[in-house]
Amino acid sequence: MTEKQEKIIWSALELFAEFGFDATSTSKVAKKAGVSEGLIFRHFENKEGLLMAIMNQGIERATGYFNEIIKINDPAERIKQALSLPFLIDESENRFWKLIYALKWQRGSYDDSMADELKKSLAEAFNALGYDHPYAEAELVQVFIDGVATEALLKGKASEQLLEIILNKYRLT
Amino acid sequence: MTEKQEKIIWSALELFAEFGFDATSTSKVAKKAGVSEGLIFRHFENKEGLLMAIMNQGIERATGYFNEIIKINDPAERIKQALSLPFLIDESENRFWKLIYALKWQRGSYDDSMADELKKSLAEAFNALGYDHPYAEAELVQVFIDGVATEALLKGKASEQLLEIILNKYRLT
DNA sequence: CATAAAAGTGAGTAATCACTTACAAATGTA
DNA sequence: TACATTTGTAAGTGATTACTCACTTTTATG
Repeated sequence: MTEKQEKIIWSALELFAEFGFDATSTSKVAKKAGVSEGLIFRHFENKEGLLMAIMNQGIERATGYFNEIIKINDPAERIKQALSLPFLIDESENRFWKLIYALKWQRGSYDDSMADELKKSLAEAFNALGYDHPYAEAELVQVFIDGVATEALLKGKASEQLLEIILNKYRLT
Repeated sequence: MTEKQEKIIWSALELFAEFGFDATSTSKVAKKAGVSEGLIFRHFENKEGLLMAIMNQGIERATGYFNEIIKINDPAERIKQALSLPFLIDESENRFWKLIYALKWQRGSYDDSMADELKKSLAEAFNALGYDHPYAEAELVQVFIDGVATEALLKGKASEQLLEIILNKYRLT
């Protein structure tokens, strides 16, 4: 990975996250990266390839977080850590998540597989705790995570009180 | 509102919701509406104006739903109906909500005011029920609504089990 | 009917789009 | 050193973009 290649990816992520993929031209990416426009196509073939390169990089780090939660053996603690996820997002990764959430709504590119393993392991945890509908419970946790992450990414803050309240409802405090 | 004007709005909503605002050209809207491209600009001034016309129409109907919930006097019933909202969305309004949720992630266009009154009335309901943190509880309901609506809009349908479970957590079943 | 306003068209516009190409500079390897 | 490969650039390409304009058709009103 060349220095300029990294610069292109970083600039593209910035712009895609702020203005959207379709509203960001390759010429703007090149300008921001301080690079000729042609270089983008040399390294990434086309605009879509540039997006894929960004996504692959981000997904790698994200699955890292997910796997650490899946690894937790105590079911209650696993659920608690999953619910805490949106509060633990590093600020440096905000741009990536903003892009992920924005892309969900476009181009039929909706792909949930990244969080599937986590959901499965949450269902197992709820099952171990004797819940009646472990899979639906896992889905609810995911809904909460997505909802809080959305609020945090859009409004800049996520109130810790929300986490407290939801943990209370699961009696995990 | 002319017949062709309505046709333009309907076609634009279809395309904006499916492909995104930025990825949809005015020429495609005109073609889908069976209308000359110039007519779009005659009626709506520019592409942004077309979007605003769509939004105003949708927001009007949405606030109608919200106000019916706000009207409910019994606090428990009000909360229950609010939580049920994403399951009551008429299929004909899917496109509008898809557009709303997609636009949230576009720069500058994020506007939460539409649901603000509902949130306030939910906080009052939680307060009447003696909850410790009524405003945060209302926020959690909103997170749930947004999360379930997102799932329903993207994956097709939201499982009724989710509603059951969450109602159970509030002891509203 | 007369005539003005509104609705609608089709052929433009300059700017920008994603992408290509021909070629130069830097780098790796012998 | 020699030379092939990779990295990089500048100036293009045709297609498409949002939008305009000169014009015709339809509708409303006295």
